[in-house]
Amino acid sequence: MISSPDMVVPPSKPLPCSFYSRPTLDVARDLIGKLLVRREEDGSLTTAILYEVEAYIGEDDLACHARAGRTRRNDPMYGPPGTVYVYFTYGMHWMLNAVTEAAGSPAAILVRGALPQTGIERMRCRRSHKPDHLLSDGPAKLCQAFAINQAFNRTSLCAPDTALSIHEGLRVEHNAIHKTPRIGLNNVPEPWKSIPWRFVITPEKLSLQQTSESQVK
DNA sequence: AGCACGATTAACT
DNA sequence: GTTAATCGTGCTC
Repeated sequence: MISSPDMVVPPSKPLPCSFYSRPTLDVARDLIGKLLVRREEDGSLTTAILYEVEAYIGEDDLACHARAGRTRRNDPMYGPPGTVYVYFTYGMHWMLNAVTEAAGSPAAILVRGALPQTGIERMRCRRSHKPDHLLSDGPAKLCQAFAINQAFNRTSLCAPDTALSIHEGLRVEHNAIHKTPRIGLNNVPEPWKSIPWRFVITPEKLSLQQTSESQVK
């Protein structure tokens, strides 16, 4: 059982835009353990701790949506760091990305997994009352649990009073974060198919660290 | 205008 | 392990 949800709930500020205006692989690694925060329409919060992300970097990366240059769909990736890029895929799923690097330099980080903290009952409702460990353990599941869709595309993660943001969360040792190839790149040529741009830590490990840490400001 | 496929998921055998 | 669901996007004709 995870400790009290209130433990990692903000009175904190969103991470600043400067957090995202760095090399994408550094940002991806540093996102592990951070807190994803959705402010609901009623002012309450839905939050979860990130434990799995993937980097997609530039027009040369043949797995990246920017591989064919700038289009209507991938345009948010060319926007300023901290921009939200949400896209629709497989005819039914939304994917959440955080745009990195300077404006004009297309790169983003796909959020693939997070550990529910606050608003868990709301997440259960949105996820058909699945077991808690299945609420946000995939990129589309996470978007469903947070009710993230097209409406969030092009919003900013670092604007004041933004509805979607990322905050400080848990301290995670770099050597506890595993690097692997990205998931689901079936028709992508090498070296992009195998390049280890997925960053992940087991949720269980996060829980242990969480219970051993004191309050997060 | 038509087509193949996708940064997935859930429900199967 | 396999496969259907489902539709926007980008490419070809």
